[in-house]
Amino acid sequence: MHDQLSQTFQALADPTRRAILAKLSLGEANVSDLAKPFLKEMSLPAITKHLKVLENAGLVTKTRDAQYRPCKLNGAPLKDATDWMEHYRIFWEASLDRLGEYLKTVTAKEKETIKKKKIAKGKNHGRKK
Amino acid sequence: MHDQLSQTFQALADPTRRAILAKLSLGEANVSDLAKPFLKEMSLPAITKHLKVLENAGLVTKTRDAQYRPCKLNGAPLKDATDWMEHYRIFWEASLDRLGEYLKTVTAKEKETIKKKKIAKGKNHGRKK
DNA sequence: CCGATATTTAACTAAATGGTTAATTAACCA
DNA sequence: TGGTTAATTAACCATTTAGTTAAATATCGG
Repeated sequence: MHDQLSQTFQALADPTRRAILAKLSLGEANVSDLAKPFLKEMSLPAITKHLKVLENAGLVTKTRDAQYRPCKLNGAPLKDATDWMEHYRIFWEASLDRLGEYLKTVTAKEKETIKKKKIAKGKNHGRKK
Repeated sequence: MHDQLSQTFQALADPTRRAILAKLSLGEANVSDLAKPFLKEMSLPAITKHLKVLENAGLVTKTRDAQYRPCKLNGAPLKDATDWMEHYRIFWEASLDRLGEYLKTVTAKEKETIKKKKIAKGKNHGRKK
C-alpha cells in the first residue's frame, strides 16, 4: 500500500488501535499499560502487533527505559489525513440544498473543462443523447 | 471490523479509492468514467470492487440509468472521521514546545487521576522508583 | 432481434491482517 | 545467581483484501 496517507488511514481503521491512540493522548504509557484494557479480549502479542502498525505509520514512537517501552503519540501523520479530508468538508457540512448550489456555481468551470476534454477526444463516455 | 468509523478509515486506506472519491467530488460519474484513469493498471472488475468498498462504507451511492450506474459522493461518513481526528489536532498543530506546555497544564489533572487509580490498585506499572 | 456497450458475478489466487500459543530476550531485584 | 516482570519473536492459522480472467446480465440502438 506504500504511501504514507494510506498507511495512516489503515492504522486508524481498527478500534483497538484507535483506543491505544486515545490512551496515549493522555500521556506516555508503556506496552503493558496500553494492553491492560484489552487483555480480556486479546493477548499481549496482539497488542505488540497493533503497536507495530502504529509505529510503522509514524503515529507512535517507542523508546526504551529498562525493561519498559514507553510509547508516545506522534500526531504529525494525522495532519496530512485531516488535510485530505478537509477537501471534502463541503460534502457533509452544508445542507444538501446548499451543496447543490455550491456545485452549480463553484465547480461549474471544472465540469466544463472535463466535458470539453471528452469532446476533444471524440468520445462520449459521459452519457447517451 | 464492524464499526462505521473503522469501515470509513479502511475505505480511505487505498489510493485508488481516494482517487475515485476525488473524481466524484467534481460531480457524478458512471463506473467506466471512474475506471478510465486506472485501466492501464487494473481491470474493470477491480474498480467494481473498490466501488463496492466505498458503497459499503456509505461514501458512494450508486443509482441506475439504463445500463449506466451513475455514482455520487456521500460525504456524511467523513464527518465522523474528521470529528475523531479533531480530537488530536493539538498533537500536530502546536510546536513541540507549546505541545509540551499544553500537556503540562491542561492534562495535568487527568494524569493525576490516572496515577491515583494505579496507586489505589496497589500496583505500579507506570515506572520504577 | 442482434450486436455493442456497461457493469456485475464467479471462481480463483497471492499476499496481508489479526489473532493464537510457546519460546526467547532483557532487565530488575532480593 | 535465580526468579519475576516486560516485551518481542517465531511459527502457525483463518479470514480478508486486492487483484485476475472468463462468463453472465442488462439495456440501448439500428
